[in-house]
Amino acid sequence: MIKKEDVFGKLPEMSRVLTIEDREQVLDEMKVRAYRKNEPIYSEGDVPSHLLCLLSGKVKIYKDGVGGRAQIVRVINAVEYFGYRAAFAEENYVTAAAAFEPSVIASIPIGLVRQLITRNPQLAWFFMHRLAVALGRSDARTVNLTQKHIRGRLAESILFLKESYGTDEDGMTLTVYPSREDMANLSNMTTSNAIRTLSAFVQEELITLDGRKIKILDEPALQKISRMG
Amino acid sequence: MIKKEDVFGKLPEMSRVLTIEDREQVLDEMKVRAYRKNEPIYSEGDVPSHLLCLLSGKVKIYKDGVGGRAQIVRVINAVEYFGYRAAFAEENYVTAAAAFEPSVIASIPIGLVRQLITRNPQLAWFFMHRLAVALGRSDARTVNLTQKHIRGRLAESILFLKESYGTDEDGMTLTVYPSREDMANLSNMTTSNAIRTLSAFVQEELITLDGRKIKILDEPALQKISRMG
DNA sequence: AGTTTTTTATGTTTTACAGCACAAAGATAC
DNA sequence: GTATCTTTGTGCTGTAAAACATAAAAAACT
Repeated sequence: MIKKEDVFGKLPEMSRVLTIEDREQVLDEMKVRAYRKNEPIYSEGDVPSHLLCLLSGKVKIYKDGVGGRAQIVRVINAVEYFGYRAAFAEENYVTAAAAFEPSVIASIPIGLVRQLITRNPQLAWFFMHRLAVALGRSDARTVNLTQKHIRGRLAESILFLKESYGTDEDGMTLTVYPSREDMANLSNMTTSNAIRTLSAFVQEELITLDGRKIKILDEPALQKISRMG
Repeated sequence: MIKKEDVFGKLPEMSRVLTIEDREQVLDEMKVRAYRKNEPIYSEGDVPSHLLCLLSGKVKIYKDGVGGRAQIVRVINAVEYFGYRAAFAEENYVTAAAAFEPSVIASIPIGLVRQLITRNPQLAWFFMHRLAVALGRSDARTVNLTQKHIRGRLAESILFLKESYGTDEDGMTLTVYPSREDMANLSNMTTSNAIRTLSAFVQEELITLDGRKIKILDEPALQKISRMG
C-alpha cells in the first residue's frame, strides 16, 4: 500500500512552493496507482483530466502514425510530471503514454492544478519552463529524425536513452531495456533495420548486446555517427 | 514612422490584462523595427533577450540540419508572439527566424516579460497555453514529416500554409508566396522534388501555380493525400 | 512438458527519394 | 542593355531504406 503522505514530498516544485492549505488539498485530491509493464496510461484522443507524476518506473510518450507505425516522441523518468500538455492546450491528447516497465503514477485533477498555478507564480513558471524545454527538444528531434540517416538516428537514440535514464554503476550499461521495436519507434525506422543496425554496431564494437541490455563501448564514436547523420 | 502608442493596443493579451503601470512600462521599454524580406531576425545559438511580436508580415522559424538543409519548424502570422521559447527554457535559441516577407516586429525585454508574468496569472496562463499548443503541433509535425511520403508531406505543407496564413477572398489562393526551396524546407524534401511534386499536383488539377502563387483547386483530394501519406 | 505467440535475426527484392547534371527563365547587378 | 546570379524545371543514376519472406530463438500460455 502506497501512503499519499509519503508521496507528496516527492512531487517536484509543489512540495517546495505550495502553501499549507494547498498542500492539504493536493493530498486530498491526489490518487496513486501502479501500472504494469507496457500498460497504457492514456491514449490519443482521450480527454486529459489529471496532471500525472511518474513516481517510479519509466514511461514512453508516443504517437501512432501512418500504417500503425508508432513514433516515440518523449520518454519520462521518475520523478517527473507528464500528461499536462493537452490539458494546458485545452485539447484532447494527441499522443499516447505507456509504461516502459512497472511504474507508479500519482494523478492530480487538472482543475486543481490550474488553480494552484493561478495562485502561485513560481509553479506557473516551473511548468512554463518545462514546456519551453520540451518544445525545444521536440523541434530538434523533428530535424534529427528527418535529416539523419539510419545509423545516425539509431546512435542518437542510444545516447538519448543514456541521457534520459542513465546507466549502471559501470557508466556504460543502459538502465532501460527497450525491445528492438522500441528502438525502431524511437529512431524512426522499421524493426528489421533497428535489429540490423544494432548488429552492425556490435560488429564495429561500438556497443554490446545481451538480450535487451545495451552496453555502450565507444561513446565518442556513437556521438560522431549521430552528429554526421 | 511607427507610433508605439498605436502598437501597444495590438499586443495580444497584454493590451487586455495589464495594469496601467505595467502598460506604461511596456510602452517605455518596447522597441519596434521593420525587417526586409528574407532578413534574419535571430540565429541559432543567439542569446534570447526579447519577447518578439510580429505586428505585420510573415515569419518562418527554421532549423539548419545535416548538410546545410533547413527545416521550417513553425511559421508566425501577425499578430503573434514568438522568440520566447528559448528565454522561457533559459537556453540559447535552437532555431533561427527570418522574415518571409517585409515585416514589422515589436520587442519587449524578456526580463520585463518575466516580471509581468509573475505579477499576472492571466498572462502566465496565456503563454503556457501557447507553448502547450506549439508542443502538440511540433510532436504531430515530427510524425508527419518522418512517416509520410513526399506527396503526403507536400500536400500537408500546402494545407498548413492555408491554415497558417489563410487565403485571398476567393478562399483558394494562398496569401503567402513561398519559393520552391521554402516548400522543400517545409516538407522535408529536396528542392528538385518539391518542384517535381508541385508540377505533378498541377497535372492532377489539385492546384494551379502562377510563379510562387499557389491556388488550391481540390482541397479534399489534398487532405486525402496528406492523410494517406 | 508441449503448444502457441512474440521477438529477434538474416537474406532478397523493390522503390522512393537523394544526388547529380544541365538548361531555361527570371531577377539583380553593373 | 548586357552580364551575372538565382530560381525553376527535367531527365538520369545510384542507393538507402522499406517491404517481403522465412526461420530461429525466446517468452508466454495451457
